[in-house]
Amino acid sequence: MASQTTPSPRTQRTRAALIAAGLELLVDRPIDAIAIDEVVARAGVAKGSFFNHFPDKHHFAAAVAAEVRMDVEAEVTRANAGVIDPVARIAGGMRVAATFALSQPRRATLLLRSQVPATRQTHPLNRGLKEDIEAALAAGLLRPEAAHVGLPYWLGLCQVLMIHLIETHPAPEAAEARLAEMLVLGLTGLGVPADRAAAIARAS
Amino acid sequence: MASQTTPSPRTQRTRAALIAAGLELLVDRPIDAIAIDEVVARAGVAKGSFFNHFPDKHHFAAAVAAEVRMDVEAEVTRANAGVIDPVARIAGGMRVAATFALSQPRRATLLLRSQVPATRQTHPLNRGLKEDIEAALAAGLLRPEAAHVGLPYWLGLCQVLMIHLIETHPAPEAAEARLAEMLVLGLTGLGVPADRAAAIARAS
DNA sequence: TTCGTTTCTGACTATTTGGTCAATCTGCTT
DNA sequence: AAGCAGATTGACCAAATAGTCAGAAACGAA
Repeated sequence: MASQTTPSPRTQRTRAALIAAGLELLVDRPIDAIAIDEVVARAGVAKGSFFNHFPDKHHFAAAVAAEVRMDVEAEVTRANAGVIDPVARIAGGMRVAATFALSQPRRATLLLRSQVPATRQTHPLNRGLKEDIEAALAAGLLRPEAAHVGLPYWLGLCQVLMIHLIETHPAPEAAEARLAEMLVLGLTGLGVPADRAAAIARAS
Repeated sequence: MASQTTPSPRTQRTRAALIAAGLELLVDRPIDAIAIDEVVARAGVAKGSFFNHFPDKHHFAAAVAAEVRMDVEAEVTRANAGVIDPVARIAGGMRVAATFALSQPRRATLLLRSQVPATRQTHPLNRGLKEDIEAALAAGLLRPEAAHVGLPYWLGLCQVLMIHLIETHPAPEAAEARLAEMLVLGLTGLGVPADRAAAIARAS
C-alpha cells in the first residue's frame, strides 16, 4: 500500500535547506510572523520549491518542530538504552532534557514552543515515559498518587527545568547542581525515597 | 511627574470592548494570525479607535494578557489572605490555578500561552510565591534543594496541572482528585512530610 | 447654550504576502 | 544520445492588512 520511494538527493538538499532556515527563523518568531519569502531567501531556494515540499506555512512549521522532536526522542532512547530500572530511566529523560537545553538552547526553545499539547499521552516522546512510570508503579517504586498525574508531573518538571536553564545561562557546575536538585525534588515527589533520589541525582 | 487623569467612561467602554474581543480571538490563534479588522469588527468599534488605545497589535496582545494575569493575581492574593503558614499559601496558589483552569478554561489557555517567560522571578505573579518559598525554607519546612529550583518547580507543576485539567475535561470529583494528587506529589517533592502533604491536599 | 477638547469613525492607500504556473533544468533510464 | 519524469525557478497576481487622517460626534465646563 505504501510505495515509499527514496527521495532523490537533490530533493533532500532543498528540503533540508528549508528546514534549516525554518529552524533559525522559528526560534525568534512564531510562524505567522514569518513570511515564506524570508524562509526561501534564507534557504537560498526559489519560492516555488517551498510549495513542492509543504502545502502551506503551518505544515512547514510542523515539519520543523517534528525534526527537533525526533532528535530529542532519539537521544532519550539512546541514553536509556540498556537501563532497566524504570526510575533510572525516568531520571535519564530529565537529564537528556537538561543537556539538550544547555547544548542547543535555540532548538530547545523551539521544542518548548511547539509543545503546547505537551501532556498528550499519545505524544511519541511521552509514550516511553508513560510506560516507565507505569512499570515503576507496578513495581511499587512510586507513591500511588502518581498513577494519574505522574506523567504530567514529570513532563512539567522537564519543561520548566529546560526553560530555567535557557533563561539563566548557568555555568556548567551550576547547571549540574540545578539538574541534581530538580531530580531530588522530582523523584521524592514521585515517591522515591530521599536517599535513593539523592543517589540517582548525584550520578551526573 | 505622573499626571494620571481618570479615563472617561466612554474611553473605558471601547477599550474594554477591544480587550474582550481580543480575549476571545487570542484563545484560538496567536496575535500574528489575527487581523486588526477582526478585532474591531468583533468589538463593534471602528478601526481608528484601535490605534487610539494601542500603538500596534503586539501592545494590544500584551494588554489582553496582562488583563488575565491581573485577574489571577488578584484571586491568588484573595485566596491566601489571612493564611500565614507559607506551605499552606504555596498550596493555595496551586488550588487557585486549578480552579481557574476549570472555571475559565479559555482565559486559562490564554494565560498559559502568554506565560512564555513563566519562571521569571520578577514576574508579579511569581513574586508572592517566591517569598512564600523563602519563608518556608527559612522555617525549615522544605528540603534545602528547593532553594534554587523551588520556584520553577512549583510554577511548572501549576502550569502542567492547568494544562492537564483543560485538556481532559474531568468531572468535578475527578478534578478534585487530580489537584489533590498533584499537591501530594508537589509538596512531598518540596520536602513536606507525606502525612502533612496529604492533609493539606485533603482540605479541598 | 456654547465652545474647546477628546474620542470615534470609516474610507483610503501603500505594502506585504500566500500561492500559482509555464518555462527551464537535472539527472536517470533506455 | 535521446527521452522523460520530476524538481526548480521566479515573475506574476489577487487578496489581505497595517496604519493614516480629516471630518463627525460626544463630552465636559462655563
